[in-house]
Amino acid sequence: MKITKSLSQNQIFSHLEEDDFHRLEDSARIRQFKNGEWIVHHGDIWPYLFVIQKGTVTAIKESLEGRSLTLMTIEDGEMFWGLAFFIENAPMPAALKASEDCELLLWSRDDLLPLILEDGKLSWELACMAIQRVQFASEIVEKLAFQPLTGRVARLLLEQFPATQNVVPRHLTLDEMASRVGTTREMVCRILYRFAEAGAIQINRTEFIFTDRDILEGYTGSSN
Amino acid sequence: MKITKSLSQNQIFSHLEEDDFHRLEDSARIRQFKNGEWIVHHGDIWPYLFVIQKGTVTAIKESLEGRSLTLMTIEDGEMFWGLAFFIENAPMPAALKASEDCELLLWSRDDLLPLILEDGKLSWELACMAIQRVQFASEIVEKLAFQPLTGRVARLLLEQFPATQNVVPRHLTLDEMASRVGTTREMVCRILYRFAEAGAIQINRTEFIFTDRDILEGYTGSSN
DNA sequence: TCAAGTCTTTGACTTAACGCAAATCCATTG
DNA sequence: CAATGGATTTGCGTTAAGTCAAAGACTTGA
Repeated sequence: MKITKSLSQNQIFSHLEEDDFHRLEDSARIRQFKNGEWIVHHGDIWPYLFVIQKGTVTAIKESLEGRSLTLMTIEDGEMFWGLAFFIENAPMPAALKASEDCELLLWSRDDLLPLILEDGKLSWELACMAIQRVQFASEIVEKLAFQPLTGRVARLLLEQFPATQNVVPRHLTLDEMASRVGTTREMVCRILYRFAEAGAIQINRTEFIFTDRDILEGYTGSSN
Repeated sequence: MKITKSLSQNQIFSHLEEDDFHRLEDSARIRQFKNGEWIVHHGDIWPYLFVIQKGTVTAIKESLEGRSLTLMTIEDGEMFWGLAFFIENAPMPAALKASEDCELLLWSRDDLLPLILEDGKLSWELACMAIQRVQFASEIVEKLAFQPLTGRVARLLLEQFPATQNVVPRHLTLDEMASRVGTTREMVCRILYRFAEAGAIQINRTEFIFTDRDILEGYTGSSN
């Protein structure tokens, strides 16, 4: 059975007895989303927990003026949830959007809660999972509060384009990059050309050529 | 017994049987901290969970250059923890500091984990608690990313100085206010005087006089 | 009461970030 | 092959934010 596989990989469920495992499978629903489709909107009350079977989901915050900030991307096999899964009537603090064609395996709070309450280990694992998100959120705060924009862009480049490859296609548009560092496309463009002047990268319309990653690391503020 | 009281108030423990409750009490340690004393530093590995018996604790992030950002204040009766309580070897993403003379009731991971694992309800409550912090972190991100400084200061004023009282002593220094909104004391000072010019408040060295809260709310960006 | 230290306030100046508009480039479609 | 539309690039002006330095105001302890 397909489901079983991706579930048992997930560390949260790994200790379940065969019995509970079947309960889990039975209460799951499968939903498909097309690339670019919204899964939930900011502010919705959405009491679900899900595992991504296929595809990628991004969590996005949007301001009233239309600027957006991409908080995280959730990949194949990973788990995520709506706040309302844990806290009744808590609205989504960010929207979720399919950034590839996706297949999600999801459970409602009502379906899963009984299973969780009777299994201390399971809810403990859940708590740990949740805490990891706190850690993650904390990093975002740190970057926004302390790292100047230039540093955030430098870091983005280093993270997005693996060190194994010096000539890489630009798989993110300026808008996408801007959204990840919380600014505008023009700013990103300028900063990229500043990096180019500094000799860190070469730019053309479709590729980046990394010539000196150390310079980029210099801009990130050296802490990691 | 003093401990019992503040524990049973805490919603997490409220459902415990008398038995487990005693186990809880027995494994608790009490520690005192003086005003201004550090409880843990950023980066420490600190596998504890605590409830504040008395006093106030603030969670603070600091940048390498010495700027600081006050994330939250934890009050009398509230609960908090080090990341390492949940995730082995996870370092503190922020430092904790006593901002009054404090008395903490704390448990180590090792002491508490058995109790948690065998009680699904308890660990579920923990997970919910943790999730609330996510929600909180998310708000901070939103403010930092989207709200201009002026809005953050306006919001701080509204939150810190209750609407019941129009003449209030300035119980936060400029540095403290600056730390809460992620900027410098000079900036806060200027923004305050801008509010004064706009007719929202009157300022003197020791007090604020709120003359028009609506103006402040205007700066806030209206979402709440 | 003087001195030291801590806060607050202000001025002058610098830099970072943003917004708008126009130019340019490229891929795709009709 | 022209036309259209999305994406990138650039110039230019403006505002927000921050730094440095210095002057007051108040507090406290010796």
